[in-house]
Amino acid sequence: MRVKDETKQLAIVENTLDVVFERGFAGIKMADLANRVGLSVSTLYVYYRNKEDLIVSIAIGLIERETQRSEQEITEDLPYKLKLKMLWLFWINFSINNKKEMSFLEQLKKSPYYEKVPISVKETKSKMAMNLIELGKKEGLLKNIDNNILMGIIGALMGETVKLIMDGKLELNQKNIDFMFSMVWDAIKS
Amino acid sequence: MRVKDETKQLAIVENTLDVVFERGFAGIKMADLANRVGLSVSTLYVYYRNKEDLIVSIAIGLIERETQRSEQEITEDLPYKLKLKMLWLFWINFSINNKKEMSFLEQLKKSPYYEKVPISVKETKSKMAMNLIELGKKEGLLKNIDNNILMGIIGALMGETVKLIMDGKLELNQKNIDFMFSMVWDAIKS
DNA sequence: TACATAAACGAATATTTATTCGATTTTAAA
DNA sequence: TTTAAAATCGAATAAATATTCGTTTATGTA
Repeated sequence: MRVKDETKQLAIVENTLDVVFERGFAGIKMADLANRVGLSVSTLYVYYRNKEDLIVSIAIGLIERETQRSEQEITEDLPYKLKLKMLWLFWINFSINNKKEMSFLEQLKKSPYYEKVPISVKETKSKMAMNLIELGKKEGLLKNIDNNILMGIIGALMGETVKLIMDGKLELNQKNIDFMFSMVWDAIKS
Repeated sequence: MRVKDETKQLAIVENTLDVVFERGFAGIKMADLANRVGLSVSTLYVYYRNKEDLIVSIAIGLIERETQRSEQEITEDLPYKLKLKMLWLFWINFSINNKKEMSFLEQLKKSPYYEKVPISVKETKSKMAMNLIELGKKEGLLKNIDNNILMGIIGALMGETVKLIMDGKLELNQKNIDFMFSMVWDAIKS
């Protein structure tokens, strides 16, 4: 019995991410995708039942992998500020190394396919960061304001840091990371 | 001679923005759009040569209007910090009042249509904010770092503020605006 | 090696979506 | 009114795109 080629499976995902990164969801075309991967169109349908299945499967895979990754991060015993900085740094690196995946998930939310993703999967948000924020507030280290706001500020500045780095406007080095994080810390510390 | 109905023209734009806001560019369908507006499909083609023309025309219109708006803002003689705050506030209000337009332009960049927008139009970026930043640095009020970074920080926190307000996580009032702006100011002041 | 099973393929078909066409209606102006 | 230009429409066509089908090929297992 012949077996499914794992390489091709990955290539399909990879190429879908490429397309979405470059041209958005409006750019996904089954035939084009098969071409890129070097498969005939009909073979593509061996791997995925249809276009919706393709997109939704990839989405689910990414969401699950993403949450898994962040959960296994940092439980070391460090001073609070440092712990937060490590998580922040981890996410910056993760975002840079997975920019296409991030972009896919972001655009997914604005596509007609988002509603096809099971709610149970959507809810698998990174609770970790939330827990860390909660802890910071309990210890009186963070401003006593709504978690969403704190989370938002951190996320926004993180996203911008990533963008600056990727656009070549900011070099990824210790000094700059320290600088950007100090900005975050000043903004949220009590 | 019969004259083109201005109302319908606007309705087409309005409905396109709605669709993109809800389902992204992948959701724009000529027939569906005509339905929403209450036109027959063929009439839609009287207003726009084809789908690309529709999208690109709307994009150009929005970009031009957007830059025009921000240029006519605030030239009053105020202390620097206050001037910046006014511009910041103006943009927050603008973003909230024009969320669909903003969303359209944001998604446009990731769509296959972006490359069809004339470069001359794309370049019409809000130079105003940049000028203000430049001035702040000259007067020694802002950190002496790359303009893009300063601009990025302001933009990121502004975007997040808008998001928090729109998601109902942050109320739009004097106190909160002051709070968020102080955060921005602390981050960029020298 | 032979067999069974699933991958792989090319070509055909189905479906969705964009676009055009010819006829009809509306309306501003003569 | 009359008329001419242009909006409007329904229906047809064209084009793009997704999906299926029948057959062939590859490959694990007996």
